Amino acid sequence: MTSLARMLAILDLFDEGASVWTAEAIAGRLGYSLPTGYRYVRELSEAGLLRRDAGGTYVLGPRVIELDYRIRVGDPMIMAGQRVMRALADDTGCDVVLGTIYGERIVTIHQEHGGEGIAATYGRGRRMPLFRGMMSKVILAELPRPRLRRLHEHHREEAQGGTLPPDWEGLVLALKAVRKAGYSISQGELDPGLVGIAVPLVDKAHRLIAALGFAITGRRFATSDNARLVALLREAADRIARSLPATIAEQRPASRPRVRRAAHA
Amino acid sequence: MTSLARMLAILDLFDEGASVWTAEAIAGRLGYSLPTGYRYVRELSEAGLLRRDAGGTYVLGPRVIELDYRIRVGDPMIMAGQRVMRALADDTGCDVVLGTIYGERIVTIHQEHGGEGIAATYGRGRRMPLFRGMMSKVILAELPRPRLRRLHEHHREEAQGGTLPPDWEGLVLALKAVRKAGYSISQGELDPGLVGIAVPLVDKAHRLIAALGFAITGRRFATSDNARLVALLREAADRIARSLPATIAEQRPASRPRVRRAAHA
DNA sequence: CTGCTTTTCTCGTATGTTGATAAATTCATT
DNA sequence: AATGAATTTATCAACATACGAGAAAAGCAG
Repeated sequence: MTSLARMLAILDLFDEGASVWTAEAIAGRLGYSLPTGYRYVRELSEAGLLRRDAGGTYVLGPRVIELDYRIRVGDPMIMAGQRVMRALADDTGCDVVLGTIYGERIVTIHQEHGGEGIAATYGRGRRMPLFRGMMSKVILAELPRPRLRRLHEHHREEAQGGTLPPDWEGLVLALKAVRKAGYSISQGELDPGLVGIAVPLVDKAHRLIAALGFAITGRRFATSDNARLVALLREAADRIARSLPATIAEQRPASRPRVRRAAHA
Repeated sequence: MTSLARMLAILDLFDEGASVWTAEAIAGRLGYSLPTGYRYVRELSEAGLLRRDAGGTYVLGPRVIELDYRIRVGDPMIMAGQRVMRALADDTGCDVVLGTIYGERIVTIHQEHGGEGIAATYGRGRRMPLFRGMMSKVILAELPRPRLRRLHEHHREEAQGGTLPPDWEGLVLALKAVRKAGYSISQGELDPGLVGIAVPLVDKAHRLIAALGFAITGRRFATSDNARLVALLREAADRIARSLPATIAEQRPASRPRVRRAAHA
């Protein structure tokens, strides 16, 4: 493990539960010496990722908020998705959510409200349980086998509490079905009374990029045309995928003519 | 400069303009060797702070969105401010914003909409110009002299374009006045047609923590009772300051009895 | 499959990171 | 304001490990 990773591991501490830490507690928890703990915390604070709060405590820093803003206005995927998702929300009145997997976490990265005042528990930035909910199912279903395997091994306990079969064989079977169907409907798995419908969002090489989904009330779902909703999602997912910049050619800083390596130390 | 700081410097590249970078461009731009560039990018990607996009490009990662969520629901300052700010927005119909300074940046960290449909350019996460706008003025006015000095030196150019005197003596004088007044009103400095009113938010030791402000339309401002608005802000700022956890006693991970140093490697 | 680009590896060296201890802040309280 | 207790940084030698050059590997488009 590199010093870089050790430092970044500090951010993990803020993920669950505690949102306030002392440098001492951080060092103790992660097994770093006190000076090292302070060193890391200082570096992160200087980068704005942590903020020193009252009484020698540290909290996540304003830089995170700033970077989040940069994502909202600059991320290619969100930029491509926003318009389509907005239209979809307007047309249907449903909440539309976009989620993705990174590492071993599934997170909602964008959400457009449909105006029916759905108070979904799982809004933007919220981590989703791996084995329940429409998005997780549809994402897991598209994962390459080895990756799914690792995920399952690392999160055995969580798999127990999910709505998918907790054992490996059963899981694979269930996900195969989801993959075949091309969508997933989950009723009340995350919020009681809410129904989620999701489809995978894949690139032209059929690699999973994200999951796109509806959240609607159970009441409405009872009289809704599922096939139609799924079709709408598929269409929207397609549209988003197509409008994703294939390979951003523009980007290489215009000034620099493709240096082979750094010109200076 | 430590390797930690060098790695974190990569995040700066995403701050302005470009939101998509190749590893090669990053290495070139920051003067790192190619392997080092890739190493850093990999570490950041593994932490989720970057995400590998199509075509070997990298963008800010979903972890940022997740951390931002953690701030929204867990940051003591925002938690303390939210309720008060919401009430203030409801009572007045004005937009209410909370901003802070970190390093040499002033950023809006929370915003409550007043329902008058103000489309403020400077919402949550947006970096504000250092020398214009209500929040910047009120924040700079409370800064310790040496820190202000450094800020001014490092941002000479920006000071030119501000609405404060660009020269040091003039700046100090103007800010002294702001400090004495205890509030700042800026008309159309950020958004034409919008007026901002801000007061400093200080802790019991009178150290600056943040700035709390209103954004209202010029039309409304023309017939508004400024003294009253300022008083409302002051009261709210006080209430927020008082409800800030002085020293979070609860936090130290209950399990660990105040270790002197790490028990293991 | 075949070139191409992107990314990781290998490895010796030098640099930078580490932890114990001490010094210096900062902070709360009298 | 001053004291004492906290938090935070500095010192410094030993050691680990981050570094760069080049090569190899892995992805990727045609």
